Amino acid sequence: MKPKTLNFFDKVYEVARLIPFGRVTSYGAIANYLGAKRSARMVGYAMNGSGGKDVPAHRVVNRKGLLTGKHHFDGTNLMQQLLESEGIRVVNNQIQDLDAIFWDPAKEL
DNA sequence: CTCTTGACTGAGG
DNA sequence: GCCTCAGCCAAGA
Repeated sequence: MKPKTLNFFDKVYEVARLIPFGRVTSYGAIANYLGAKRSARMVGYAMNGSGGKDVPAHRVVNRKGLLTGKHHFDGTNLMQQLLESEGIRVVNNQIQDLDAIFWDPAKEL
């Protein structure tokens, strides 16, 4: 085997699947866990390939808790619906009580 | 190899 | 608190 290109992406998918139910994390947190704190954008970029996978991308938001990636979902409010379905309160595309439900892989793991 | 794009983040005004 | 600018890194053309 020679995994070369999917190294970074694969790790992102892995960590994303580890996000507990009812919790959320930020791109930077995942990037930091991967050892590339400055590659937060790559995490989001990797999420483009999350379509069709078991990756709960809706649990991944930016550090402000804003649903920046909602436009990448099928519907306009699909991402919010999924989050609310897990007991997460979302108002104006922004997660409420972010500090309470924030999940940091670098700390939790 | 060079240039562009991007689901980000932090610093400054 | 809000807006703008710059930095960072990887993948695709």
